[in-house]
Amino acid sequence: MKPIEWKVTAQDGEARTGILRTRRSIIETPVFMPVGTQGTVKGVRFEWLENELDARIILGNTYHLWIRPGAEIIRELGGLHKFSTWNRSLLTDSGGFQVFSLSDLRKLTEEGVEFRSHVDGTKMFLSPEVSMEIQAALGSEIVMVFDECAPGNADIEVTRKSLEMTARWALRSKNRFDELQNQKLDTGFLEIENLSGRQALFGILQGAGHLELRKESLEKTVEIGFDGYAIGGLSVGEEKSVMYEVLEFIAPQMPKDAPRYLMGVGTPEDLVEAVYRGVDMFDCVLPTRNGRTGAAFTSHGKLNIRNAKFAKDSEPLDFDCACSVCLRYSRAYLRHLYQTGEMLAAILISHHNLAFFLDTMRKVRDSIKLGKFGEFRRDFLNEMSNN
RNA sequence: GCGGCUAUAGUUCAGUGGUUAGAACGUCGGCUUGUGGUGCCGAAUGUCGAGGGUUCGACUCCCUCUAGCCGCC
Repeated sequence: MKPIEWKVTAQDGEARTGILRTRRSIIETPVFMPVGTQGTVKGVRFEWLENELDARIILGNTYHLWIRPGAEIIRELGGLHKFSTWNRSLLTDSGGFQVFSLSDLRKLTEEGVEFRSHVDGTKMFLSPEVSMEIQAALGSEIVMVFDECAPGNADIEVTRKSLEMTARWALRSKNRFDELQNQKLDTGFLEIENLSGRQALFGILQGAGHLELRKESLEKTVEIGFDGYAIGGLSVGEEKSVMYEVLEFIAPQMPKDAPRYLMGVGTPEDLVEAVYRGVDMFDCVLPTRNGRTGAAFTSHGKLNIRNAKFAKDSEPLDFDCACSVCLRYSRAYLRHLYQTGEMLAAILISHHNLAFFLDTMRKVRDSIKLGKFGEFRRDFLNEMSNN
């Protein structure tokens, strides 16, 4: 039996909608997964994620949770679900991206990465094996292989080396992952009908903007065999057109019977454009990070609540949004909260942004089911660029 | 009433007899894509309290006035 079940229910061009079943929740795709790096989606209570927002899966991060509170503490407390009380699905990032984003604090070798903790400077070592062990302790539904993410503008030789190491690390990840599953060290194991109850493991494609390397990375990754396939190394400094070009080239060649996950992307426009090219899963910090700094995503484009023009504006953030923030609070009030440094500003704007992202994905799915995704995409992009 | 101190950006304050007077905070605007964002980048704003004098040149030195603060009768 498999750890996850994935069924496409409708297709429109390359865009697909489907049902992903994990041991903990049923997820309709295309799906946006809110990011909960430290075991919390910043500023958003689980009650809201479960009820109003109805998020079926969120992210957790190996690197950050390993540093604090530590994998052993979480294992002792029964895993990340039990520790945090989030009972729906979790996808955990492997720490590979932190190798890239914290690169001034690292030393990279074939064996793995030596870091200094950004919290207290302690020397730490992360490798495919260690990452799998931590993710088993966290007990997430979807585990990511430990990869290396090259800069978006890396030249072909650097990218090739990075991709080859990622492929070797992918195999090591899979081997250690299988051992851990067999040793029953996954804290999230669940007896469930028609599924193995185990964790799923996703491979990651690299290759930056080089199409031939993307193809090579795909072949190497599929050869190992995973439950799902992610596209990594995009939106990391390259031109936006490069991202679309890579997606258009690689997504349709990826296995059709497994979910395709575009890591770390993106803006609402990016999500729609990636679905159009065949992507099923997304995660991004934008709704919560931007929410914390006063930037709201709306169906009529982006809006910065700090702007003086909102000081007397009694309209909601987005008058076409039915979220609980838009039903109740005005731009003027939200601006006041932001300007006075009240934490509620970040909470409310993050909430709205997540509502907007999740609602957009709902509309994307509906339009694919109706065979009207092309129309939706045109109208959506047009409306977003109005402002 | 007498003596002293102070007066410079919205605020708190630096500053020098010599090009376009600075900082911090605030204000205004931008950035943020597998979360080091309580961050990062940029911009605007001054009759240097008022009036007079000395000087080639005064925000700076001198005089008068005004306002505030402190002390003494």
